[in-house]
Formats: sequence, structure tokens, C-alpha cells
Amino acid sequence: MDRRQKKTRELILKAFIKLLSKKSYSAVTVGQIIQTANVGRATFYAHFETKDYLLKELCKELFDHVFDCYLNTNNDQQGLFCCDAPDSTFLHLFIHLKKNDNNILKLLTSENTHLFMEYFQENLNQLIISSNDIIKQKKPSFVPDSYWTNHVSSCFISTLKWWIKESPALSPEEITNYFINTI
Amino acid sequence: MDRRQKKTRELILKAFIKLLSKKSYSAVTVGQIIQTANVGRATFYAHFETKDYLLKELCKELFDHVFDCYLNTNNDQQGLFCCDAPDSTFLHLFIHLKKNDNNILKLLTSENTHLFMEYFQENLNQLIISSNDIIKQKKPSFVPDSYWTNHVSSCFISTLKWWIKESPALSPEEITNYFINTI
DNA sequence: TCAATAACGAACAAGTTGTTCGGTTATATT
DNA sequence: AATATAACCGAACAACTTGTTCGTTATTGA
Repeated sequence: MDRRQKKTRELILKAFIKLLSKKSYSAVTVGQIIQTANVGRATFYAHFETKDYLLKELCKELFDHVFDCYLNTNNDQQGLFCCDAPDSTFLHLFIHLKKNDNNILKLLTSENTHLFMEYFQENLNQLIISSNDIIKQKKPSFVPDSYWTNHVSSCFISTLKWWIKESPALSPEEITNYFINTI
Repeated sequence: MDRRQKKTRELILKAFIKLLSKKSYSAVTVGQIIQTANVGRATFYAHFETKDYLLKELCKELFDHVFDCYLNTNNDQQGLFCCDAPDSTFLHLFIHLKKNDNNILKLLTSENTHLFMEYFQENLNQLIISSNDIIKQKKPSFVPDSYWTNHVSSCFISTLKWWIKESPALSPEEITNYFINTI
């Protein structure tokens, strides 16, 4: 609605991302955020109940973007990635995550994995359930659905973390290959 | 050495465990710990540099215990678990972790997974390298060693978390079965 | 017994979170 | 263009953390 709201919200989110690229989540203080964003203290708390909510909102924006890209398969030029090849879903995710490297991936590096993971898992559950990805068909019959979902998303996250930390030079395709074929 | 030191150390560790069973790591404050342990503030900081170090020490004690149990295969009565059956290592771990359920497993429930995981991974690396577990032989040739180690320990942790959260009634044997056969 | 050493606990600085409130500025509407 | 509304400002605030200091007291091991 109000232009001021959007502006302030974006300033805060960008300041947050900027700070997250320099230090870990728990090391970022509200004081630093409002200083970086050039925003009043009361304003911050008018927008975000707490720092955790800020992270959650950030995750929400990121995943909304990523998953929107995945679901919009009817776009013209984007058919390159959005095809019916069975393992394209995860490649797609790896590609998007790699693109925004410095901004997004820092969210995985430190102790704040928990919140990120929680949000990611929700989305991934949806994705796995609603898709016909090869991953879904690979589920062994002797494990419960929830175990399999949990397993897949955990492996995805750990692969992502390993990628960033150990071998950032590898391509999304190679990482996808590791991911799919170890499962 | 000094009896007082051991006593204080144990009081602090026990107070910490007690508090961890009620609330999450980040919600536990040093003030609460020293109050529960009946120990002076300065004393706490004489023993542990910081709260993170306290957790690390706790992890160290736990894992030393668990891994000692695994390595001491020459005990008399304990041959039940410590055999040369290929997948006994992880079953062993699941059993030990299940035993101390309320104390240890709470460490995995919340946002402090990171520190726990870090410490666990160190130990697991050692274990995987030094053992001839079936897990080691299952490594696909196309992935690097470090990726595989990371993968296995991640899956172990996520299985553990799923176990606690979703199906605590399952036996260690069943969980081990899930774990081994999805990898 | 006695010197060393650990624990006590109060007080402290420095930093953090989240709230309040009166004043200022931008916005949407008329 | 004028105005009511809503957002922002920012200073001040209470409450709580962390980690340190230091003089005093109690325990230990030799």
C-alpha cells in the first residue's frame, strides 16, 4: 500500500542481507540492521516482531521466488531449465541458489541453519508431494513417506553446505549429479 | 586434581543438561545455569570460557563415552553389540543415543544442531576412516571422500532428528535399518 | 599445621532487546 | 492545493545479558 512501507521493508531486508554476508546470524544485531538501513528503531519493530521473524520473512521471499520460477513452466525462454526431465527440479534449485551466491548461501554457513532448514523443508515437502520427480519414485517401500521427505531435504541441504564450503567451483550440474546419485 | 574443581564442573554440566531438557540452548542463560548449579558467577567463567565452550565440553564427554564403548570391543559381556557385523557401528550409536534419550537427544531438537553436528562430524570422520563399516564400501566412485563423509553424517543426524520427532517408538534396530538402507 | 588454590558474591561496564511517546514528514484522498 | 491519516523518527527507558574484577572465605593436599 503505502510506498513508505515497502521502501522501509526493503531497506531493512537489504541491510540484513548485507550484514549476513559479513557475519553470522546471531552476530547481527538489530542495532546494526537499523544503522545500516538508516531506519528508526521503533520502525524496525513496527515491521518485524523480532529478528527471527525477519529471517523468516527473508526466507519466504527467497523461496517464493525460487519456487515460482520452478512452477512457471509456461514461460517462453525459460524452457531451458523448466522441462520434464526427471531430475531438473533440483538442478533448477541449485542453479538459482548458486546465482544468488553471496546473498542467499550465507544463510547456510553458520548456526542459523535451523530456521532456514525449517522453512526450506516445508517448501520441499510441497514440491516433492506435488511433483513427479524421480526422487519421489526412488523412495524405498519400507520407509514412511515422512522419513523419505526428511531424508531428501536433509541431503539437499547438506549437499548445498558441502558445495559452498568445500568445492564452490563445481557446476550446478555436477552437484546435482552428486546429489541425485548418492540418494 | 582438586576435588572442588571436579565437583563444580559436574554441578555445572548437570545443571546445563537439566536446563537443556526444558528449554532450547539459546534460551538457557549463564544466570540460570549458575543458579541451578548453585555456583558463583566467577566460578562458572573460571571453568568455561563461554556457553558455547560448555556445550562443546558436554558434547566431548558424550561422544568420548559413546565412541569408547564402540572401540572397546574386547569387553566380556558387550559382545552382543560389538561384533563384526557390518552395520553394527551405527546401530550401536543409535542404541547409546536412545539410552540417554532425555539428556542427549534434546541437543538435537533446536537451533544448536550446528555445534553438535560439527563435533559429531569430527568423530564420525574418524570412525568412517578407521573402520571397515559397510558404509565406507558403499561410497560411489564418482563422489569425493569428503562429500561422502558429509553425506553419511548428515543422514545420520537427520535420521536421529526424525526419530525423536516423528516416531520415537521405533526401535534402534528399525531406525538403523532405515538409515542403512536409504543410503 | 599452613600455604596454595578454588569458590564466593557483589558490584561493575558494556551491550542487547523491545517499548513508549511526542514530534516530524510523507502519502493518499478530496 | 489542503488535509487527515499513517508512517517514520529518535531519544529515552527498563529489563536482561555477558564477562570481569576483587576482596573475602573455605577447602585441600602436603
